[in-house]
Amino acid sequence: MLTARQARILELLIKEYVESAEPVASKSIGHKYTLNISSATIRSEMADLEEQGYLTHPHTSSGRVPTDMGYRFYVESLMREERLPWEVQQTIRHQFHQVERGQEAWMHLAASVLAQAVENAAVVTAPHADACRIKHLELVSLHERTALLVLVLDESRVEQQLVELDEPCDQTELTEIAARLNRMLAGLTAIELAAKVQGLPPLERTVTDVVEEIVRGVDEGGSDEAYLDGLRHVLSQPEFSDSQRTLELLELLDEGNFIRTIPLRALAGDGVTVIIGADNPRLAGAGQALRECSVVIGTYGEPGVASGTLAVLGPMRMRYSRTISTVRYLADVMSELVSKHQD
Amino acid sequence: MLTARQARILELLIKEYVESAEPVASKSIGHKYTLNISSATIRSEMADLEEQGYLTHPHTSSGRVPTDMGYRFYVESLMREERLPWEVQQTIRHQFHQVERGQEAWMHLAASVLAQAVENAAVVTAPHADACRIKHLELVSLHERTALLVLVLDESRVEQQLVELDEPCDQTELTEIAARLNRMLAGLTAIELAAKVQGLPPLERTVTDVVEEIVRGVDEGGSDEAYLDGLRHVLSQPEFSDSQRTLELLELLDEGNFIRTIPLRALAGDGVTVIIGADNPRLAGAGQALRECSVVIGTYGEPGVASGTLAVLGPMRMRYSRTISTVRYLADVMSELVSKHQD
DNA sequence: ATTGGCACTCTACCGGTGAGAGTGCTAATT
DNA sequence: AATTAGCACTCTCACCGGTAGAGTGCCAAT
Repeated sequence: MLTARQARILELLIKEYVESAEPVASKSIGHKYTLNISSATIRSEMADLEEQGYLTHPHTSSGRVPTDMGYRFYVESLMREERLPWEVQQTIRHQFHQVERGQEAWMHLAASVLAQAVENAAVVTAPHADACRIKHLELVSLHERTALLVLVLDESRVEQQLVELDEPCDQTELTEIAARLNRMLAGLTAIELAAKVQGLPPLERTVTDVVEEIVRGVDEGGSDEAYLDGLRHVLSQPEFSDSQRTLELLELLDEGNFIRTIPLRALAGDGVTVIIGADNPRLAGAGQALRECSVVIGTYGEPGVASGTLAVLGPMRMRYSRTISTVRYLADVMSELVSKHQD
Repeated sequence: MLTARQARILELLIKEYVESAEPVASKSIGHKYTLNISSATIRSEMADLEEQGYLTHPHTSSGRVPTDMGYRFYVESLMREERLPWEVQQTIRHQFHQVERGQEAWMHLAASVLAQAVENAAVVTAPHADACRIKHLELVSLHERTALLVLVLDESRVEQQLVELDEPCDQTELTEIAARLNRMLAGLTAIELAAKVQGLPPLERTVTDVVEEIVRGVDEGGSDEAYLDGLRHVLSQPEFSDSQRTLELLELLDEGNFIRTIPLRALAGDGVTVIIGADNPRLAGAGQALRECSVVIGTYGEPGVASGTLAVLGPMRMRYSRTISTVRYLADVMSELVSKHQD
């Protein structure tokens, strides 16, 4: 457990480190902020904090640096969320109300605004229904035991897949099955479907299994287009002065895999989620580069109707308070715009 | 003027340098390729080439490196364009015929294929009419001497702008003028328009001047969306081992200004254009980073109907021959696809 | 005109050294 | 028992000089 004073020291140290990007000495804390304790005392407290895992040492005779755990504790317990300054709020709103264009341009704008506001990289995904619904399905006989399933989902997405049938089946039968299933399944989501198909005959069941698989696949949403901006901010941080690091990160992003790397939708809860360093197993797997990064994620839109995701990627040494409130604010603004747009 | 032997040495030196990325010694040339002349001779020839401006020295006792001028001479006179190997052609074609999707995905694919094929960054712009045509115009009176011009162009692009009138004019008159101009201008391009409006009364002339300005503005096409891929290839080159360079380049690209930096359409002629180093004033202005880069530009589609641009960005030390033939080939493939798609 | 030989130059690398920053520990103080 | 001053210790970083190696430039010989 941390004493109040230790917590205070941890807080100040993180504030200092976030600004300076250099290991923080015991002196500089006592000096800069009036704590009325000597550097020796701070040193011993720091040693204690280190033993508990909140801080580290790059080497014996250097200042302290927060660990992942230190940051996490800071974000969860120490930091108080700041109110976004009025003029920043205005700037953001202003940029949005400037022009009214297509969705694509809109997403670009959002990413750009977010990146600029937090001075880090921003990723935005377009709003879409959380769980997509089945509109219509079609079965086409190809061979005796092979049929082509064509599945139309809402937002006029079309998916198709081959279905292996357990028993021979001609087009007439298939058409009948399709008609029955259409009556039963139209308008359902994956989850509703799973509940409703209990006790269907095997042939129908084979088809609905494939349908469910497809719908779930779409829901997982690997196909979401994501808009990225502000990489320059991240890469100009001293953490990336090594060009090797830069490359690692770029390779990840340039391939467009980034979004799949972070399971955005899975993580984002109601509010704003923060992933710090190797917190998340998928991030950690992505090489050294991302291990020193954090991600702040928020959602906008109306949950259950149409929602999108906002994310900020930056070095672990990030102004969490500011970033979180910016994401929260931008999410609000965009939610408003989405609901207006639906009218 | 260069002797045949000097040209040969320049050619070999560039080949070598493109591969090794390190200053080329006189010995290594004579050794690797059978030239039947000693390194001393090569040295004196190199000294001559340097005096003429085709080569330089990083420092007194290091090998030679080609200058911009050296590369330019190589591309224009020495290099013979290679035929793209059959299997590369197939790979490219294959990737395109895989899926048929929307234009956006298609552009992404094109950029990705090109980047992968030449192992450098690729920029692709969507095909669109070279000179857009006027569909319709509308004049709305705002104040006595101010009207709003709404201009509809083909591909349903809408532009609007205020027009200051020389004399007061009410809505009735404006409507009449608009009707007359619509009859006269519908279907015209900027150039055709300029020819046709000679001798119109001053009020009409004021409007048509603005129309022409807008249409030309659209033609210049700053608003083209561009698709970028393969940055990782460029940045992993030793030229960018300094992370400062990396940043410079990124800042350019991340802001989306890149396309405006290179006047793609202005430069691209019928065939493939190569911009080497500080060749182009706009490139040169863009800081140190781009000064060490070259750009290979090609166009696809049917000139005068609908054409887009392909560009490759890489370090000056680039496999020009391969890059040029790849751009040429890909342009052909995409032209085919565009014309097919139009049916 | 070409070439072998040699002196010269510049870089990259290595090990050593000294200043500076910051800690850890201990003994004195409150 | 907590705090503090003082001091020894450690580690980094920047600087220096010396050396090996690569490559040129030039000159004299062919």
